[in-house]
Amino acid sequence: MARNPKALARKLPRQARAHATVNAILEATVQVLDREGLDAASTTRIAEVAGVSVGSLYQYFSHRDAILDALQDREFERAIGLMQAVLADGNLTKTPRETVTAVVRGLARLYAVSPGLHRVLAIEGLRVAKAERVHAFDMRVLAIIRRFLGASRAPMRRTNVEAAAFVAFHSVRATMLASLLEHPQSLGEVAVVEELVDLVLRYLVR
Amino acid sequence: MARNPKALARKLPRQARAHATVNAILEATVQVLDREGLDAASTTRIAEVAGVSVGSLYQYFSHRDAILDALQDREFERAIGLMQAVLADGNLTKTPRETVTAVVRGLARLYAVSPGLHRVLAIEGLRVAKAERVHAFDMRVLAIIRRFLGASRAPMRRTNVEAAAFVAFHSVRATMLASLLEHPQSLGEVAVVEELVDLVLRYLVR
Amino acid sequence: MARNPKALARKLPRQARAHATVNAILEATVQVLDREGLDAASTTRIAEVAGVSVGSLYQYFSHRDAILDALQDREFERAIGLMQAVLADGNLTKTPRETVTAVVRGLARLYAVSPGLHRVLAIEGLRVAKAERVHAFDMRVLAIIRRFLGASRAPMRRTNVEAAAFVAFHSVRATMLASLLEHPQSLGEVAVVEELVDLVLRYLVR
Amino acid sequence: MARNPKALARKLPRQARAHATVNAILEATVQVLDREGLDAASTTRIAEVAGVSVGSLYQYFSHRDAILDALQDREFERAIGLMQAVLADGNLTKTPRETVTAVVRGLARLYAVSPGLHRVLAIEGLRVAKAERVHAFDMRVLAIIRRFLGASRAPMRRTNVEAAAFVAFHSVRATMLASLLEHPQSLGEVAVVEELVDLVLRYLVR
DNA sequence: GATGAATGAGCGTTCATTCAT
DNA sequence: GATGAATGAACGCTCATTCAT
Repeated sequence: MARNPKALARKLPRQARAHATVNAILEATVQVLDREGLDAASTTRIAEVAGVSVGSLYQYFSHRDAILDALQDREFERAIGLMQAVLADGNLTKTPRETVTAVVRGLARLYAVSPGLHRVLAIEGLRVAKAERVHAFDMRVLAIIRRFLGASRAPMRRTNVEAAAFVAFHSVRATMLASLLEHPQSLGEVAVVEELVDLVLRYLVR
Repeated sequence: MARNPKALARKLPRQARAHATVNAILEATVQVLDREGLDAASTTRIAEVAGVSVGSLYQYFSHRDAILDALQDREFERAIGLMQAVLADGNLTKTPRETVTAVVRGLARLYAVSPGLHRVLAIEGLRVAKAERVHAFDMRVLAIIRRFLGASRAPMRRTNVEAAAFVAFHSVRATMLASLLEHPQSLGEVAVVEELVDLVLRYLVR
Repeated sequence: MARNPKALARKLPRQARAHATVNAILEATVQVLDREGLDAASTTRIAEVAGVSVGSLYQYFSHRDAILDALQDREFERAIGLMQAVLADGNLTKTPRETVTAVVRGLARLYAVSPGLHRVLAIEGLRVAKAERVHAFDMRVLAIIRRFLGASRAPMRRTNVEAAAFVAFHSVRATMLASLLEHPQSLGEVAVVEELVDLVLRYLVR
Repeated sequence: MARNPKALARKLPRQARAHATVNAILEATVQVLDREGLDAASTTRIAEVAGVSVGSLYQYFSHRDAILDALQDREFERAIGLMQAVLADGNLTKTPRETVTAVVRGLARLYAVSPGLHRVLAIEGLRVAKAERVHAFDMRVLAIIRRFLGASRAPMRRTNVEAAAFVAFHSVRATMLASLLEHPQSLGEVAVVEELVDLVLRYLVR
């Protein structure tokens, strides 16, 4: 049984080799999740693909879920980074359409790299035990959106800014993921961005 | 080995007691899923909560997943029934706002009964092995929506009706589920309906 | 748990209907064993094929093995009957070849009716728990053979009559069963009888 | 699901400890089969007797039957090795009696080590699912015998050499096994060899 | 008597985790 | 540090047997 259930890293990878091992494990996990699904991502399989022993795996991750958590964090940070870059104060001079398009397109690119991975991360996010993690992420994203909406000079239609951020964010994320996983004929990667931009703009802006 | 691997029901319950057992199993599963999540829903736990032996469970369901499938089917049929009732041709005299409100509110009520269950059904849908089941459901829902949009006399804003149905459906479902699971302070059950109705109306109608 | 583990019949079938049920169960078992093998012969399957409920099955047989035992007894009695008829004192006027041929051919016919059944009975016979039953049968057969050999006027080659009976009996039975189960090209049902008759005659008689 | 359903060894034991574990499992299985029979040879029981965990068992054997198969192969190879050694071409200078005695005595020694094991292997051979394995073994043995009979200069009595090999082999094997399992008073280990040698010689040679 | 729904011990198997080497 | 053999709790599932109806 894990003694430090919440500890993500058992040891800080201070050396180059250690860092390389951690990376190999993470990339192996991405590969396995994307190609073979969550059930196939056993510690044995991950270690095998990473070219590492199970023992080494546990040197850097206290338990299996810690690997998924690390991966989730990585993708979360990428998404946060993307939004911070686009919704920064300096971008207030851009038109709302330009800004929203940049965010939605960025998200589309992020997901398209390995949709199988994001499917699994979404599954993970829906598990009871992981709700808090996802909730924390959502909070950060929503804060960024709220901050931008508050600073924007565009004529805002919504009065409940917090609610608006919540609705816009979840609508975009879910529809994007669904279109990548089900890839309906009528909705290619370009079209889905256009539709979502319009959805969000008409909802938010007068 | 299972001889009818895809068969949901192993045996039709002919006696009253048998029917009660099947119900107990399904309700126990709903309860476990809703409160403890998918991982906790082992055959042992379900049987325990149902006050029944594992053997009885297998008398009516050929394998564990068959229970989840039955539950999924039940919820799917409820959702489909709801949408068919509201989006039937006779309702074309209602205003768009009335119609959309009815659908969104109906969905809210459906999900609110046991949001944890719907979280799991969503998880199941995201698993590779179950993708087809959910896809088939989505297709049915989308067809109902498309048909209604095509028949409606309201001034439609979208040209790609299929895409519009896809975007509207996924936006509403995901946001609704997220709000029930994360229940953010700013977005109560009434507010989320209002916001989603507005989101959809402004997206679809001129 | 069975309370009378050794009891074969739980109740004497005194009525015609009861007798018919017992027969139906036995014939169903023969059919299942012959066509589907021992593993398929569950009490449920037997009851199903017999057109009877499991409950009824336990009315007449205290436990599953009791059915197999009854079947084994039936075949044993047939074999014993066959040998008694052929090796009776009156047959001492026949030539040794005539007598041995009659025995071997009779055995071949017995086995050929449902070789799948005899495969299972042989399996059953080799199980530790059943060794005694088969041993008892063997003893009876050997006694019949020994008695005949002792009474025969043919010029006997063996001095150890008991050993001779043992060797002859096991050689014939095993080879016969093997030929029916493996049915080698070079050894049809007629040829195997001829070969075995010659084997036994040259071994026993001068 | 097993990915190599027919593979006997799941992993080649590279370390000394691993080799010891594999041996412990095989010897434990021999012991359990010999003393308690096939039904008692559950994975739990085998692991227990081997002083090993069930998990270890599955590290080296993909499924329970693979253990029995490995054991069967081992015995099969021993028997084949024995016969090849005795019936090799160089031995044509020996008298027929010397040769047959060597084979029968060798088989007797092989079986006498753990007759219970050979009883089970015989059972396995009679099961439908395993028939092919035993058939393949029989073919190899028969080929060796046929080859020897064909090369022998002794005055052969049989015309159908293939049938003769079949009859001789099964007669010897079954009688030997029966005598070891039932150990009749009149037929000690020495006597059974003498009787069988005589049986075979009179059947085959003029 | 007959029924068949219910039982639950036991099976084969998996896999996250540990620790001697 | 790295290794991978060993662990064992837990899972899904089966089936001989019982007993309320």
